[in-house]
Amino acid sequence: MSHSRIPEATVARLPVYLRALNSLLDAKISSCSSEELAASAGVNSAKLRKDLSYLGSYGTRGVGYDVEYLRYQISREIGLTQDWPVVIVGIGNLGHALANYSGFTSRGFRTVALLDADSNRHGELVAGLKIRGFNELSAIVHEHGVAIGVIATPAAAAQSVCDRMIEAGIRSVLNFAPTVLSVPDGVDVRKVDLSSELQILAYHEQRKAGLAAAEGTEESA
Amino acid sequence: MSHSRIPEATVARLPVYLRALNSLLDAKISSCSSEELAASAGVNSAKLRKDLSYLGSYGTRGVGYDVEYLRYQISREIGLTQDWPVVIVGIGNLGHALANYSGFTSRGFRTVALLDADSNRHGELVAGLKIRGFNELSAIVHEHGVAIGVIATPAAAAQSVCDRMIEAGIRSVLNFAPTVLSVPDGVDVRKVDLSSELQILAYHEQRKAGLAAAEGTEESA
DNA sequence: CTCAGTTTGTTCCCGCGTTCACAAACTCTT
DNA sequence: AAGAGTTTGTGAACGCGGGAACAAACTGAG
Ligand SMILES: NC(=O)c1ccc[n+]([C@@H]2O[C@H](COP(=O)([O-])OP(=O)(O)OC[C@H]3O[C@@H](n4cnc5c(N)ncnc54)[C@H](O)[C@@H]3O)[C@@H](O)[C@H]2O)c1
Ligand SMILES: NC(=O)c1ccc[n+]([C@@H]2O[C@H](COP(=O)([O-])OP(=O)(O)OC[C@H]3O[C@@H](n4cnc5c(N)ncnc54)[C@H](O)[C@@H]3O)[C@@H](O)[C@H]2O)c1
Repeated sequence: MSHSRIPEATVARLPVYLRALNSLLDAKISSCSSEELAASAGVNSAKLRKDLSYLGSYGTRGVGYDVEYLRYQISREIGLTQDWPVVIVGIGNLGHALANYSGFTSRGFRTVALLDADSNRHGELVAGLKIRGFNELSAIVHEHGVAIGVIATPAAAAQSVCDRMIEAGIRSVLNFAPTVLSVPDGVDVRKVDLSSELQILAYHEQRKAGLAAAEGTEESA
Repeated sequence: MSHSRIPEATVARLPVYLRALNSLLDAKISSCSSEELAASAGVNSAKLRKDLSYLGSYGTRGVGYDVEYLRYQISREIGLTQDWPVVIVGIGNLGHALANYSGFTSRGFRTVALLDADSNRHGELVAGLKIRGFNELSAIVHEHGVAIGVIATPAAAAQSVCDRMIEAGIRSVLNFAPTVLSVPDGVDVRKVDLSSELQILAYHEQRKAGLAAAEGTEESA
């Protein structure tokens, strides 16, 4: 049953489970039930059990899960037992924040280079790394075996930066620029889209307001 | 058919369509087919048409869509014809970047206040706004009618900040802290989770590497 | 050892979302 | 005006994901 293929929806939740397990470990809790872990991760317990069953049978019926052991298994499945060199391109407002983000390095990821096209920024020290020229990308990728690239440039530059990354050998891209990137097969792209998130919230907010108003008129009628 | 209820998956894509339409407008293109717009938004054209059909019949068969008109209709549906006051809490690395983010204000959202618990930061000017104390939250929310709050504090503080936001009247929260927030019914939360995104990429990257290795051994066998 | 209690792993069912495929509706040429 | 060519809007089929429910497997008490 295990190791065939994990559904995408499940993969997206594994990091959440991992965080929940880390919290439990911090609280010196060494064992937990699916119910407890699910509550901690904010999901249904049946869903949690089904998700975990894709990885294997790591629990004990009548008992629950060993926190440390489960944490290791999930880490291994995600690939966090090795560490992943990452390159960040576009060291502006957002790039600075990302470079300084400790949650980055603490969980299996290591920023190996910060690149920017603006030569005025070259040499500037951010989070212990010197900002370097974008043309060094290929060399850096090969030197460190970088597989993951982060794009934090303006939207206009994102596609071209992405193309160059793929050319250099990067196979996974995290994109913060508000553009749809087109990539060949075999390359994964995930986007973090702040404006979209806000717009989705606004849509629901407007609906809530509309409903409230409708109820108001109904009551007064 | 229109105006009943728009599926969540569709709502999440409307902002992408909106951006694609804006790009077309910038390029002085006043009309487009579902095929072109879909390509621009990176989705299947049938999906695009079905999504748009939830809003109404804004296209013309045999012709396509009027870019300006469609853009207005989507904007209206999302609620971007009004503008939304936003409060950002936690003006650290990320909060600074968000406050300086122009894409914020340019599309219907207006940052009205930056709040932080650290009194050493109070009064500091960021993107034309003074950082203020977190205890001013309630007053600011009432003064400006703020409905949307952004959390950029450390994870440990996020739930308590969220509770205070809801207490003050905020009904939609965008959370950047790596925690699961629990909120009462009627409140929407969306999270932006950088570590999760990276971990998802790492999972796929590991699988790709595993597959490549497996093929390699197969070939050599 | 047996039985009651607990909790996992899995099966089954349902609803949502995606995609295909096509009729309906429009334009343009002749 | 009619027919050829386009393109939208939608009905229907299909697959994936979520959740309830239950059997299997374990613990512990007597
Ligand atoms: N600031 C935010 O909070 C925020 C939030 C969400 C999304 N974004 C998006 O993230 C991206 C970056 O935002 P920002 O506020 O940091 O912008 P910024 O202008 O401060 O920084 C962009 C950086 O990219 C560099 N750059 C430009 N073209 C480049 C190229 N071809 N190759 C390499 N580097 C290049 C610039 O020199 C600059 O340093 C934008 O697309 C923005 O829409 C920003
Ligand atoms: N920096 C990044 O690129 C990045 C990326 C993704 C997620 N995050 C997350 O975003 C959050 C902020 O990250 P950061 O790098 O800006 O951290 P930071 O430490 O630089 O900033 C946090 C700010 O929150 C303030 N704060 C703390 N407790 C508060 C409270 N109770 N009320 C109001 N303000 C409070 C602090 O004074 C500080 O100014 C963290 O949860 C982090 O995990 C950061």
